Amino acid sequence: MESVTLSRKAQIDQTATALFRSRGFAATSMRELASALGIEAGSIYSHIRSKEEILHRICFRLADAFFAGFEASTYDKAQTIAEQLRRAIESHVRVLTQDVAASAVFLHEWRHLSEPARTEFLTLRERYETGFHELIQQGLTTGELHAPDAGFATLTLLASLNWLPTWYKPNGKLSPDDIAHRLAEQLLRGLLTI
Amino acid sequence: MESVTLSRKAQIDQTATALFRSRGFAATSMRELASALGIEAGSIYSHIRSKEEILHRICFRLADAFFAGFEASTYDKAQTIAEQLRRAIESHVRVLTQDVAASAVFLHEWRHLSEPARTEFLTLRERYETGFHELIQQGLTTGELHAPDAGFATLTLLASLNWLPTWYKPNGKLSPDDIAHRLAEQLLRGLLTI
DNA sequence: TATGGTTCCTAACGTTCGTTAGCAAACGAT
DNA sequence: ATCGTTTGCTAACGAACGTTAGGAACCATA
Repeated sequence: MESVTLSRKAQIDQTATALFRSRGFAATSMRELASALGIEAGSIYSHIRSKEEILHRICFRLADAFFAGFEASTYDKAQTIAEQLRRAIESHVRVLTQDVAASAVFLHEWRHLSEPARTEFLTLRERYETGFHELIQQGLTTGELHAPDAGFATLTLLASLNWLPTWYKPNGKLSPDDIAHRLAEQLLRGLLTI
Repeated sequence: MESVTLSRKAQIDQTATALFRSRGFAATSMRELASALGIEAGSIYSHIRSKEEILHRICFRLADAFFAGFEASTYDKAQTIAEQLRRAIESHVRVLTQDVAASAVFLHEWRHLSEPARTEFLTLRERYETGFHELIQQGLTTGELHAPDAGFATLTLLASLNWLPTWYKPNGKLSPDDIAHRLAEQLLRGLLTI
């Protein structure tokens, strides 16, 4: 049971993340959040500017993490496409499992961002998915991978990954790395040319 | 452009489904819903008892549809496990694509149900997933299918299917049956013993 | 012509919402 | 000892929320 002293702002983000995940952004009131922190609602505004600012930070922090992981996984172009893809999958899973609550918010609550943040977010998200799409497309071209349709394969791949926060429990019998490895194995096997 | 005359109640359900999907249940107000229908907020209550009643109808209607489809798909036990699984997958996709908006609500907004409806819903959902799990488990036993872990395979299978409402667009180039068939093909290929 | 169901309105209810203003205690650094 | 930062409080703001009451058209059927 280790614990680091977080700044109040970080505590707010963390508690809000858990609430946004289980109740949803719109259904979580500032008074609930305050109560979970043991303070009054008005007090929160000594640390943040608005409720949406919290959501914004959660969503874009994770977007950054996903991007950084993908870049690192595919940096070495000397690797085979399959190996780059495996690393990207494992990185994706690692980001997801590192903070499941934040991941769930990232995946489902972003639509409560108001413009222009919402559009910015969707642009980032699309860019990220394009990264996977291009990787798979290259694999099909070189013959390393096989699938009837690259776009289709990309969607089902990311679907399997992004469903993880709905069932993953930290402290389960499988470690994040176990899961990452096993998922990569299972998803790649369907794509690899025999 | 065909259109059938719906009862006002059915129109309310339909419009609410679209709004719940795009804005979320909690963030959709009765005044928004009324405005989308071209009437005043109070008028809605001539047709329904509460906002949650609408959500309840949407969620349980789809639960019934999923169950009925699964039962029909696996009714003939003379079929191979693989064939039963293929039919169940195609049925699942057919229900999803038949009303994407309602499916999205079913998948994401059920947590705004209050007790005891929420627990009832989760019980149904778990029973449905157990159906797939047992089918896959049987396939592993008979040797028809192969996978390192039946539970894991079930989760990734349903994940791929349930992600569909986030990207599926009716009037796309693929018909619902095309998609059903293609998804079943791709997902089964990873499971079938070679 | 009367009746009952469907449909919609206006006006308002009590509650909760996100947020702000103004003030105060505690704190580490200078 | 002083000062700025961090942290928190109470009280209240206007707005929006889900919902209700009571009344009034409309329309098919009897």
